[in-house]
Amino acid sequence: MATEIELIFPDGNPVFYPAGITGKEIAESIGPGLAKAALAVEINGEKTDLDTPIAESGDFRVLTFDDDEGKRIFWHSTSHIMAEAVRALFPDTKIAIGPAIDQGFYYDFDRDEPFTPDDLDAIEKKMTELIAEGRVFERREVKRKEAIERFEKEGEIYKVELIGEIPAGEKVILYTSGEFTDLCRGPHIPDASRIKAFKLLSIAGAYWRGDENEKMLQRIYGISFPKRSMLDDYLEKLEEAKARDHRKIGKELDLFSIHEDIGPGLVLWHPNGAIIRDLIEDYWRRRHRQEGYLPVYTPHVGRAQLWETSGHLGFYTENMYPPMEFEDGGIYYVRPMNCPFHIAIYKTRIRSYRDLPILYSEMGADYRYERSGVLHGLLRVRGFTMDDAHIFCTPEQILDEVMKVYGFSLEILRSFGFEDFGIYLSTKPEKCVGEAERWEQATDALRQALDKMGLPYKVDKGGGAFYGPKIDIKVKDALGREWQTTTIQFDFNEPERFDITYIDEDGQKKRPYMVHRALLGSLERFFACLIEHYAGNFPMWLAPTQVVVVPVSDKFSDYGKSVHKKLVSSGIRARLDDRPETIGYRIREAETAKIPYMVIVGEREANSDTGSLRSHAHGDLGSMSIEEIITRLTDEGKPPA
RNA sequence: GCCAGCAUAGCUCAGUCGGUAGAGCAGCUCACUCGUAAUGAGCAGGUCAACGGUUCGAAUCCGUUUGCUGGCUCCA
Repeated sequence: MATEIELIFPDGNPVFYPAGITGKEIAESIGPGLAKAALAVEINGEKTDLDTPIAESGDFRVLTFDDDEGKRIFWHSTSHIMAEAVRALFPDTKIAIGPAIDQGFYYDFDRDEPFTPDDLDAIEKKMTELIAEGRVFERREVKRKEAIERFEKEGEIYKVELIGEIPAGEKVILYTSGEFTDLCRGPHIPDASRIKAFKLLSIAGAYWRGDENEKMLQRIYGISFPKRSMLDDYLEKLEEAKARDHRKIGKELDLFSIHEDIGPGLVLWHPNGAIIRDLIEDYWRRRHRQEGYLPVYTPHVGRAQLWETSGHLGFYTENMYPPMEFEDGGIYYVRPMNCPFHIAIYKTRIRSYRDLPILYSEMGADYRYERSGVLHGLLRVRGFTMDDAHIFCTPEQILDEVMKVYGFSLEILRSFGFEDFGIYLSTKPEKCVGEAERWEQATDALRQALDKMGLPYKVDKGGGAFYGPKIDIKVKDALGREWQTTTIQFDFNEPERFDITYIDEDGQKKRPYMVHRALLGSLERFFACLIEHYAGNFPMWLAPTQVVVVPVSDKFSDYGKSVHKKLVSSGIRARLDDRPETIGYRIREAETAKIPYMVIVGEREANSDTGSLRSHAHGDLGSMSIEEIITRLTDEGKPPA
């Protein structure tokens, strides 16, 4: 065994250490600041505890709370402390799993009595005590049998189940902190006193193993930090996020509403929301025409037979509204998707390879019977409009078509100000239709498109639909939750079921590729994302009202009217507010309505044919001629090219 | 659908121990005619989500239903 190891630090510099040195000692050798911040180390991509002797050479780094991995270790350790506190207070509780998540941690418990908010306070208090008492995390490798016996004795049936699933070659590791021992791969922070601030945030139900046939457990969510101020900042950010919530802003800016007596998940677009929607649709239609898409319009209902053929009645009934039956026996369903109708148009004549690709697009209203617990503002509804299109093409064309549609999608999302995407490639699941060769070719096309654009993406192995692989793009809402907007999905199911074909060069009938794609996803969901993204401060090209003309008093109402008329006839979405309220009141109201501009007119302006421009973002911009204001607002109000 | 919490005026929210409903904003009326984020006064506004139960008496306690919120599962 080597007596010396060579560690390559993140800056690329190699440093030699005696073999068996611990991460803690290395951190100390670098500096007291790092030693204090160090939580764990990573050697050749393997994370270990600070006090584990290091025997091998390789890439090395110290993990602190500044690293994502460091955060996860920190939060995971906090979840152990929480579990110990829960077991101390409620000894009849069984423990399941307690991982770190993107923002904090949770632990799942099995207990007959539900946890109450008061219980959370008690648990927090207990955790504080445990941390004050001093808790270190001790790692121990044990024999599988020993671990099973231990947890069986304690009645920890979930742990026993988990151990049973650890692959034969893998070590079984237990971590003990205080009175609490848990099955855990680790690593952990050296000492719980690092946890300077934490908060338990919510209680929720969660199925064991995420399977709704399994028992529902109680999940407690929490977050923790190495500094008190970080928790305060986090909680403040949470409050700010709530202020961006599209449901709140939707009400404040009079954009939309949803009514119990109309139906859950059914959206009314008020004028302010509908103006924005119109502008989105205008832009969308223009760009789609430019990209070679052909518009179609299709009905919102269709015969049962159609849905039988498409397969929806087989695999999608749970999400469909119940059938409508006529006296003559005709049965119709409201559509959950548009595809069968687009296919029907494709099938109205024999298609040649020369006709392909064919791109049919439609803002198609769809209705899906979503389970009651999943509805969520505009983000998850029962009636929505998909910005749908179907691409029919030859095998030779798919790569090109996928590249185009992926690039198109990024362009559209970016033009609405989105830059931070979660991109996912979902590949072939176990149960699926379609030939292996087609799956391969399609997945390959998707992967090539993704690679070519160079944006990072995650592969969801086996996560594709049973009918084809797909690319999904998700954007985050105010609370950091990801919502799918763009989806680009291959379909090997419906072309088969509807037997769609084209005649190739060789005169043979062949099966075209079919791709479903929505770029915005649904207008409802996209609108929600847009509201939260801009926090209601829509850019000029989308603002329902772009400018309000505010005469200082009644005396200048006539001049205000003439300015308003000029703005409107220049195509600017202007409003006049000459109500007999104080000037301060009317300015404040326009500000809270997040209207991008005001033109304030009084004696000075009336005498010089000018207006005083005030911006929502920058305040008073001073007086300028009406022509200048029109030019300025028109330029800024142009939709994306 | 499942777990937990919540539901009072158009909005945001008070309402103690069960004793019969309250504020601010918004709305309406009047006065004020105003220079860059709230002028003042007055008026009106409620089957306390719905239904059932306990009680002399229920916004308040209990049950059911509906809706919403946070999760789970599912998904645009």
